[in-house]
Amino acid sequence: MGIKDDAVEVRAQGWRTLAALHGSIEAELEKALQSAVELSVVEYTVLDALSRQDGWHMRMQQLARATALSSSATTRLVNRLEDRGLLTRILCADDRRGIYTELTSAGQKLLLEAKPAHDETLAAALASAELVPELEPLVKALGALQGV
Amino acid sequence: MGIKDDAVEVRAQGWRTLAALHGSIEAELEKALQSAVELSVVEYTVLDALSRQDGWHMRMQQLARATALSSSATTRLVNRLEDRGLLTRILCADDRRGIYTELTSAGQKLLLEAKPAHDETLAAALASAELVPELEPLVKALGALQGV
DNA sequence: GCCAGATACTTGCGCAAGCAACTACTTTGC
DNA sequence: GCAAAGTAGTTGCTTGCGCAAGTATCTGGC
Repeated sequence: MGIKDDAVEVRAQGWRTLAALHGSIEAELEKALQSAVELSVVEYTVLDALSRQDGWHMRMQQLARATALSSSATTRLVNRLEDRGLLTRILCADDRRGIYTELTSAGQKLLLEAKPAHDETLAAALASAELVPELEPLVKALGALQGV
Repeated sequence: MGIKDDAVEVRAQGWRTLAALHGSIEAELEKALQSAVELSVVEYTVLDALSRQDGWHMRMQQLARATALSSSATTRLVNRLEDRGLLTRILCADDRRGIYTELTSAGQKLLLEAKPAHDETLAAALASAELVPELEPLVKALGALQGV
């Protein structure tokens, strides 16, 4: 095996590690958010993204990118949250194709309620991942990223 | 904000970064594998995991863990691959509840065909992620993990 | 001004996922 | 040795996803 081949193998190994860590964290968050506030991980992601947005509104496309979802999935995701009264659609005045979504006060309230559960579960998931030998270095590396 | 609160925010930011990187790599692999050999990412993961296994066989449960899938999803995933002749089910002699899955030669062949596309796409996905400011540090960190 | 092509979102459809219930087998306790 | 509890895998059902096609709106060439 030459140096080049090693690089390929290192990348593949890194990807498997990344996927494994992502999968285990997501599964734990899913369970915790579901039982605490009946939200899926992507639903939480939407509420959280909106709350961290100036003016608390985003267009569908931005939301699609933030959640790594297709635009059709985003439509239905927003439908679900709108039906529960957690956000509202607002037509763009300047570009009438566009639609802004905005958190309602119920949405803000639910997010506040969900956040502690989310953060605790995330901490616990990272801690338990750190005990798995294959995952431990990546967890350490993740913690070392400066949070902007 | 105290030190404790910062740690929470750093973890949340790290998780968002991890999820974003995972999502973008997975999407690119999905497209590439689909067009090259009509495999999804998890299907490739199964074939790859089997090929890296001594004796080339694994039990359903192991497979479920390796793919982060439920056991019912694993059943149907193995069905799909079996229907395409890429692997076979073999009853365990020692524990008759268990079922081994094993790559067929067609499965090995397809995997060999898929691997270059997979590896190139992975390299390209990492390279392009490295150009995104938020993702760049994590990509660097991933490359620095020693591959066992 | 107006038509062609691009962009933003929605809808119809098929597919793969999870949960819960089921069957089959093994292990434990007495 | 046998009943109870546990484990391995499959099946029925519901849900959410992506793709492709559809509608509405904007933009650029002439």
